[in-house]
Formats: sequence, structure tokens, C-alpha cells
Amino acid sequence: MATLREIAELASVSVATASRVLNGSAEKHPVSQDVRASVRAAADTLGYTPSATAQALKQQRSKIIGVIASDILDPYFAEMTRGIEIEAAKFGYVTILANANRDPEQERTKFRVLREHQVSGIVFCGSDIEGSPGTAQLAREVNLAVRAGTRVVALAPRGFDSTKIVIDNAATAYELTQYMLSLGHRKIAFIGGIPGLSAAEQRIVGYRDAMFEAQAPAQVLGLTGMSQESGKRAAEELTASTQLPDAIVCTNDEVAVGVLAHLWTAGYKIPEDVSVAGIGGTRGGAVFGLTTMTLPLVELGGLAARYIATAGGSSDVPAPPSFELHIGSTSAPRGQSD
Amino acid sequence: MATLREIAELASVSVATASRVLNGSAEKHPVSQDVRASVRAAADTLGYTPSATAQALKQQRSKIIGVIASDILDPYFAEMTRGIEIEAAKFGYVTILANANRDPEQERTKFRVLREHQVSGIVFCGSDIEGSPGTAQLAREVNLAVRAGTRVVALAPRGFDSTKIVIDNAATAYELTQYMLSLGHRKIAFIGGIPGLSAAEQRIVGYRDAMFEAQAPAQVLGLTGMSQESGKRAAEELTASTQLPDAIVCTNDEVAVGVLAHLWTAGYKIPEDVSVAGIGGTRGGAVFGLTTMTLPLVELGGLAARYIATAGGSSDVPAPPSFELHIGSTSAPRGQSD
DNA sequence: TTGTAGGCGTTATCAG
DNA sequence: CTGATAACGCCTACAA
Repeated sequence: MATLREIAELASVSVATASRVLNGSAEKHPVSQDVRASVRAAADTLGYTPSATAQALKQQRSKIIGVIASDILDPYFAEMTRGIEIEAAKFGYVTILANANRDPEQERTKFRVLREHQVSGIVFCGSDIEGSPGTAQLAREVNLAVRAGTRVVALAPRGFDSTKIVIDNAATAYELTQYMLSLGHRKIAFIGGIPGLSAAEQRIVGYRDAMFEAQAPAQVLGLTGMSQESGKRAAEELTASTQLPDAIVCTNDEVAVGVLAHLWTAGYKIPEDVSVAGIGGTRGGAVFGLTTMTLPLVELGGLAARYIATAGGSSDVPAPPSFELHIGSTSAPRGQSD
Repeated sequence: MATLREIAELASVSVATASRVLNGSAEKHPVSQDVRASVRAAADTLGYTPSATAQALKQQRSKIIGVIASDILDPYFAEMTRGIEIEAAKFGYVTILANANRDPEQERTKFRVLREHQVSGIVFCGSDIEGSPGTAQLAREVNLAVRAGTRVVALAPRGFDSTKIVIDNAATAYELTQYMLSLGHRKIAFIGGIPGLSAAEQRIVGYRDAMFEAQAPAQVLGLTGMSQESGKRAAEELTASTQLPDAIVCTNDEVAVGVLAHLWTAGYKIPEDVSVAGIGGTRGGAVFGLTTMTLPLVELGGLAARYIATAGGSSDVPAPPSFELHIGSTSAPRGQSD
């Protein structure tokens, strides 16, 4: 790896000058055209690659954004991650990805490792599990770090004092449920979630509120996860019971896809037999024509990245972009559903 | 951020000593118990976090593994990425994730950026697109880097001289096709791929070989991508034609899911009307009971990570783990299919 | 317009 | 057993 000094020697200039032309300060600091050219040439022949490590050490801040995701296999987080990465790249930043499996212990470990790498900021993609033992501990450490100047952004409800760019989860479920009600459905079940998982709990609240207002009976089941697999299991449970509901609102697209998988293979017709919807608007549901609340996941990630990358400048906390209902082919008015 | 010097002062020892107890050399280099204790205490009260940056600068190598993935939204790569991350963490390594969208230009850029960060190694998850303009250029740069000592591992066919841990793609398709033939199917279509994409091309070769040997007519279509969406489109095309084949072999699970999505919504019965299979064994297909060739994606990623992390030690190139047929509920003997 | 020099936090080499 | 001290590669006042 060619170093700055080597290319400085080859170009017969000082490292300072070499540094100036090879890095941003070229415009800020005057350097003659001749020198510029020769330095560039030297850098070229030696195949110079600046050491981000050295730069980071010097400037006390690496151009790295740390990302702590709950489950990179879930499109929900994959899309956020992607949004972060794309926007970060625009600012010359790179992202370190850490999976934490929704385990506070792992989150704590990853958080620490990320800090060791002097990242400019850390993004938490998923929400926390309230009441879980490690959660409080994590919150304490994060709060400490935040007070010490580390930029931390949460893209989902979190119990620590970081910057937050989060969607109104209750509202997503509320509006989605209202839509189902507007189709004439009364018996609407809610499927999916994990006890204590803030985002999931909030969606349940939104669902219950809408059902309560409509004086329709609420039924929540399948609080065994956010995955396709758990959606499938819940659907199996549902079809095993005597009556299918008019409609099913799922906590996310993954669960919805799992529900669809079971229903289709079991011979049900969607939306004739039952309407199904998810939340997220991820690529996962698109191919099935899933009715869903489309959340701006990529944008959300992008906002977090930009916020961190532009730490010095205008760093007002951006407002979360809004979501919207996407009506697919898995939902239909009650008339057609019976 | 507490520095080594600060904690050294607090503990009234030299930074050298502090460094020794706070880092691995504690065992290697003798340090008295008393001193150890006081240093640990000081580090604790000051909340010391080592600077991975400084360590990397000093040791000319950061504990970072760079990952260049084609599409993090594709479970195929997401699983590899996950495997890399998990194994890397075991060695105290962290992974920088870079998406390249199968674009050689982007791959080149990301490759460079990764090198700037002094990563210990770089993993290419996807295969290249032969004939694409940027591919040769990328190969040149990678070869240069490899010769300069950078550890590069490809987990899919690539036209540069890196370490390779790759599955026999032709064999996966060959065996899968043979399985379909063994079920009594004759008219078997192959769906999915991208012209020039090495891995996809090899799978087509395997498929053709099996069909040729069985003297069955080969039909390849839908070379428009590796996504669910493209699988769906191809299936639409297929059902628009007069006759459905006996079975469909897809280039990957994503395409297979897309095919299933269309078939189900169009009212077909699987596997009664047609058998469907994918390649990958990703979580995406699991919930649908998809018949597929299960590839050890997570393990593959793990091997790459381990190979890079243990650069100093026994670094024989690991052999790719083997794949195996997973028979799901989307395939059935011909008798039942007609 | 260019050069000199100090130091970012660590580790490693040498002395004590 | 412990402590100075010199780098690692780069940036940035401060001089020239």
C-alpha cells in the first residue's frame, strides 16, 4: 500500500503538499497546477490508496456508520439497511452492519464494538423489547454514549435518549384496520408480534383502537414472532378453529406472507374467503399483491445516514416521512368476501 | 472517550503497562497482579474503550471484513452476509457491508473504499457478469490487490484470481433436474437468470445436460432477473401459452416464489398442475414448502470469514460444503400431476 | 505557494 | 516486572 510519503518522494514534494492535492483541501489550500499534476501522476503510478484508518485517527472520527439490525433476513430491516448504505455512500461513508437478533445482550456488545471503531454514528433499526432484562442496561450505556457525543439514531421506538426518526406504528395499524372496516368487514383478526416488542405492541394498540371505535370484536393471536413461519403457524391455528374471520391484519408483511402461504396451500381463496393485509410495504409482499401499509423504509434509513454524515451542518432532526395504504389484490369488500 | 494515557495516569503506570493489561499481551507479557488490578479499575472508572482505529493503524490491519453483495434484499446474499457476520464476530471482527447491485462499476468503487479502510479481507458474495464492460477492469484491480497481499474471497464464480469457495452451480441444477425427471416429468422448463451472470449460466448448463441425457426437450425462459418479480412475469408468460410444462426448475428460490405467487393467484394447484422447484434453500422458500436444492449459504459465509480472520494461521482454502436436495410440497410424481 | 513538525491512540522494541 | 520512546499514515497550524 503506497503511502503519502512515498508518493511525496516520487513527486519531490513534501507530504503536506501531497496530502493537500490528494484530499479535499486541494481547493481550500492553494497548490500550483504543476505540482498538482506531478503529485497526481505519482499517486497514480504508485497506486495510492489513502488510509481511512489514519485519517480517522487524526480526525477523531471515521467515515463509518454503524448499523444495528434485528434481523437482516427480514426485508423490513434489509430495506432500511439498504437505505442507509446508499445515502451513506453519497457522503463517502461506509456502513458496518451488525445483527443483534433482538437480543439486548448482543445489541450491547455490538454497540460497544461499533464505538471502538470510532464510528460517526450508530443506527438502531429495530425497536426494543420492554421489560427484557438487558434492555435497561443497554439504555444506560447508550445514554452515556449519547451524552459523550456519539450520534445515535433509532428508527423504531426505543427507551433511550437518542435521536429518533420513527413512524407512528399505532397509526399504521389503525388506518389499515379502518380500511378493512370500510370494506364492510367486522370480524377482523390481528396476527403477529412479540410480547414486549414496542413496535409490535403499538400496532396492536392501533388495531384495538380502530376495532373499539367500530364496536367490532378484537382478536389478537400468534404473538410468537415477526416471521413468515410464525404467520403460517398462526394461520394454521386460525383455520383449525371453526370460523375464519372476514379479514386478517398482520403485524408486518412477513407474517402476512406466511398467512397467505398457509391459506393458499390449504385451498382458500384470497380475497374471496378472507382478506389479508400486512404492514411494511416491503419487496417481500409485492409479488403477492399484498395489501399493506407502505412504510418509507429506505427513506428512513437514508435520513438516518444523512443526519449522521452531516453532523457538523444543519442537523435538525428530520421528521419521519409518511406512510400510505397500498391496496393490493389480497383484500376486497365484504360483498365479495362472502 | 478515555484514552490509554488517561487510564495510565490514573493508575500511575506507564501507557505501555496499561496497554499490556488491557489488551491480549497481558498473558504474553508478565505484569504483576497488583498493577493489573489497578489498571483494570482505572479503565473501569474511566469507561475505557480501546480505539480500534489506532490499533488498526499500528498493526496495519483492521479487524474488519469487507463484504460486497449483489443485492442485500435477496435472501440468498442476506444469508451469506449473516454467515460472515456471525463467524467474523467470533474472531472479534466486524463486517462492512457494501451493496453493488451487480454493477461492476459499483463493485469497483466499493472495493476501493473497502481497501481504504484497511480491511483484512474482502468477500464477494455474488458472481460476475461476463462480457460486461466493467468486469475486466474490476478483475484487473482485484488481481493487483491480491498480488499486493489483500485477502479476497469469492463465494461465487468470478473471473479474477482470488481465493474461491464456490458451489458447483451446474451440479445443483443438474441434480435438481434429474430429480424432476425421476418423478416422471418430461416437459420441464427452466426459469430465471441474467444473460452473462456466471452462476445463473452454469445452472442452465446443468439443467440442459440433465435434459439432454434424458432426451427431454429443454426450454429456458425468463432470463430477465433473479427476483420474485421476474419469476412472476415469466410464469405469466408461461401460463399465457397453450400448455403448462410438467415441472418448472427455477434458477433460485426467489424466482420460484414469484412463479408460485402467480400460479396460486391464477388458480393453479401445486404440485397437482405443475411441480415447482428452486435453488438456494433460503428462508424465503421455506414457508411455501418449496422443493429446492439447499445450499450451505450461511456456512459458506462463515468459511470466508474464518479464512480471512485466521490469515496468519492454517490458511488452506476450505472446500465448499455440500448441498442437498430438499423435497418440499411443491413437487410430486407425474402420476399425481396429471 | 510550499515545507516543517507535532500529535491522533496504540503497540513494540529496548532498556532499566 | 515496568517504563521510555519510536513509529503507523495522515492532517493542520505555523513558518518560510
